[in-house]
Amino acid sequence: MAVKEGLLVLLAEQPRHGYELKTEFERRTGTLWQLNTGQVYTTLERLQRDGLVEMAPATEAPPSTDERRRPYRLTAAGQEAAQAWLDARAADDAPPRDELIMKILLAAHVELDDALHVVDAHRHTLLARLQQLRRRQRANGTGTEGPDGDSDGASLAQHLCDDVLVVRLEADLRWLDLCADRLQAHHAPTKSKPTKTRGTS
Amino acid sequence: MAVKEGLLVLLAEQPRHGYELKTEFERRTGTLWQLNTGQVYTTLERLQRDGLVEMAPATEAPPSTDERRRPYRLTAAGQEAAQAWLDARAADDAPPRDELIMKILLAAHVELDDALHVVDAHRHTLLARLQQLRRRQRANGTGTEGPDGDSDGASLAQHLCDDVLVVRLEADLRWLDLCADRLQAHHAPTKSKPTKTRGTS
DNA sequence: CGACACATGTAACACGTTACATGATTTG
DNA sequence: CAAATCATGTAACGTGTTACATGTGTCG
Repeated sequence: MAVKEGLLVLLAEQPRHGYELKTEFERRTGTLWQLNTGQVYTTLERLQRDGLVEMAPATEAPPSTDERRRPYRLTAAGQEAAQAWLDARAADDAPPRDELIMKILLAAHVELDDALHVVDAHRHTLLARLQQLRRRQRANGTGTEGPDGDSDGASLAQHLCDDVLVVRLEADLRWLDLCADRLQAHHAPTKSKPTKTRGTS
Repeated sequence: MAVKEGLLVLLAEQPRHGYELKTEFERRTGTLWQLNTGQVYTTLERLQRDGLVEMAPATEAPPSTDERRRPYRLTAAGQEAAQAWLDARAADDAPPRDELIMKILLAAHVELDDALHVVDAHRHTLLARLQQLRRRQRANGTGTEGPDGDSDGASLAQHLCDDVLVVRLEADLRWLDLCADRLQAHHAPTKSKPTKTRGTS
């Protein structure tokens, strides 16, 4: 649901052809979104159908333009749409529907012990993933680039991606703890203090 | 991508008919996922096609069964699938592709000031949403249920949903701060001190 | 009776995924 | 030359969204 908008934003910077859009898209999203080549072109077709992009006229591409490269560019409507999307932080409503959330919410109503087990299993998995991520982060280095010239934007993107993965993982771990608490409180509403994981039901 | 699995889990607890599945699904996901009625039936058809669910024979529904209610139940394969999904925390790989993440990542490569502006705008929006959520949370009360008998499971689900929204929002806010730091560091790699908001990295 | 909740569907669409087909250009 | 990369597409599929059609039971 963001490929369309992503292409718009990339085209807002400069005209690009399909393949270039794909590589640039992936460069910016780190390893977050492996884009299938075909989808780029189908999406471009839809955008063209909707009047948001158009093919740049051949006259504007002066030297050594490969026949096969077909650069697209935004129309006026497309520029508006791209900017509007970036600015539309207000209506950013789409609630999160990750697998993790769904699993926990659905499992929350079975037997207490089973529910706690699911929660705990996920906690372990997330913890492992977090540690692995942190290792990779340290390995890649947080500082401003090595001698590698190409890393200009790519590693910035990679850093940002790693960052968001880490903070999200930490948040999910905190949530799982909250879940365990709520589940126990819910199954022992009047009781005083269970010494440990009480099987109250 | 989780409706299918959700229905499986609900049916694993007991046979249910379509409408009941919808209401129960929504009850458990708080207000997170407003399920369209039609989708329940189309999804059930697909599950039936794949041999995961079947219609419970009329013989098993003894008293006062409405003609119009058609209860579904899991097949053996369905039970396996439901359990497998709950247990499959390991392969839970799907990387997050929220609008927020995509916007920031794509905007990170434009002019520094523009990028920082996008980040900051989102921070304000998220902050407002967080405060609003916290207010609602306090209004609803964190304790174990009022005298309302029905709130048994519904409010547990609501609490869990609110929790996840809060921790996610907090995480995203932290990420936005990190983004601002990284952007400034990236645009002033060798410079000493840009007067404000130092990225400690 | 009229409104509303209950209950089951159909049709059309948008989007993302996967797999496949096809060529040109570059490079070892 | 052979292989890899660059570049553009088509076809089929799964899934989620929206809107609409249809009918029954219940309750004021």
